[in-house]
Amino acid sequence: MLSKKTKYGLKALTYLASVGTKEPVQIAEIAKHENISQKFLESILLTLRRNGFLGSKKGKGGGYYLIKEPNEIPMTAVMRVLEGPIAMVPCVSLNFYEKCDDCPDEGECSVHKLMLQVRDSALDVYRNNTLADLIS
Amino acid sequence: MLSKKTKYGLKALTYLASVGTKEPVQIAEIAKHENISQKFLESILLTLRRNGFLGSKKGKGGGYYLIKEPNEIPMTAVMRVLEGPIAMVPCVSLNFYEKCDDCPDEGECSVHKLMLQVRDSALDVYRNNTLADLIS
DNA sequence: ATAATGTCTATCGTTTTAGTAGGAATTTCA
DNA sequence: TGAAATTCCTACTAAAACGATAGACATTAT
Repeated sequence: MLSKKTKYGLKALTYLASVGTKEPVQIAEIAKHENISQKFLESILLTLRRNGFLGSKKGKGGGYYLIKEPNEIPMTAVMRVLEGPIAMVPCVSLNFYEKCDDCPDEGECSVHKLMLQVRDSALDVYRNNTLADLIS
Repeated sequence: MLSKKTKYGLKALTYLASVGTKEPVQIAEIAKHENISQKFLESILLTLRRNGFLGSKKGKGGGYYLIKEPNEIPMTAVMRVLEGPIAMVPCVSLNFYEKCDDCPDEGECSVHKLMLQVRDSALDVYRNNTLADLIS
């Protein structure tokens, strides 16, 4: 399941992209427009800013804005920051690899075999979508 | 992330398929071979039996066995029973559809748009793999 | 100065996960 | 017929993750 964090983060990014301008948009406006708890959204936008997707401005007239063009923001990057690994099992993760405790040999593991295919197919989708593609 | 339940269930099914025979295999043997907590595996095999994947026999010489041929067991079915919906969001699920609380219009939702593609790509993988394909 | 904003840390209730415990029921076989 | 081996079933639990919420602080525009 996709976490609410990721879901809300994607919606917020899409909203910012659809607004189009480089003017800061306030958290409250985003939260209201997307029916999201404002406080929760706050923390999500914060991590998006810390990870280089958003810029922010404090004080009156402040808010968040996209730092790059929507078509320069691939979903792979967004998903990894918000949701974590794209792979469903650490042993097939490109960016978060970990060996399984059980499983003496990955080459013989049926789960590994299957999840490798799933990862690649998901990766394919995320690599072929930027934020720009999500705007309807 | 794939749950341990699904992971262990897949491994157990694969083991049963690789053994090949229709003779019952004991939980203890599967657990030992796959490095799985026996008690936990018990409950997993139970749900696999209740969902028509396995047969069982009690008492001495008892155990679990595959009811169908491995190439007649598609991964879609296994995943849905063990892991639940294949979709990452209920609003794009074929078998477990639910409308989102937020989100007035699915057609306009960026998350919906993206997750639909992810679901289809995953579905593609699961539909093209049966238990027989997982045996190395 | 003051009001409007984002920043940060801490906390909290609920749900899910990954088991564990213990016994009942069934079957085999000596 | 009885003992041993096995699955079946229910209930419980500890830990982690999730989805927030609260409140004080920092910065900026006017």
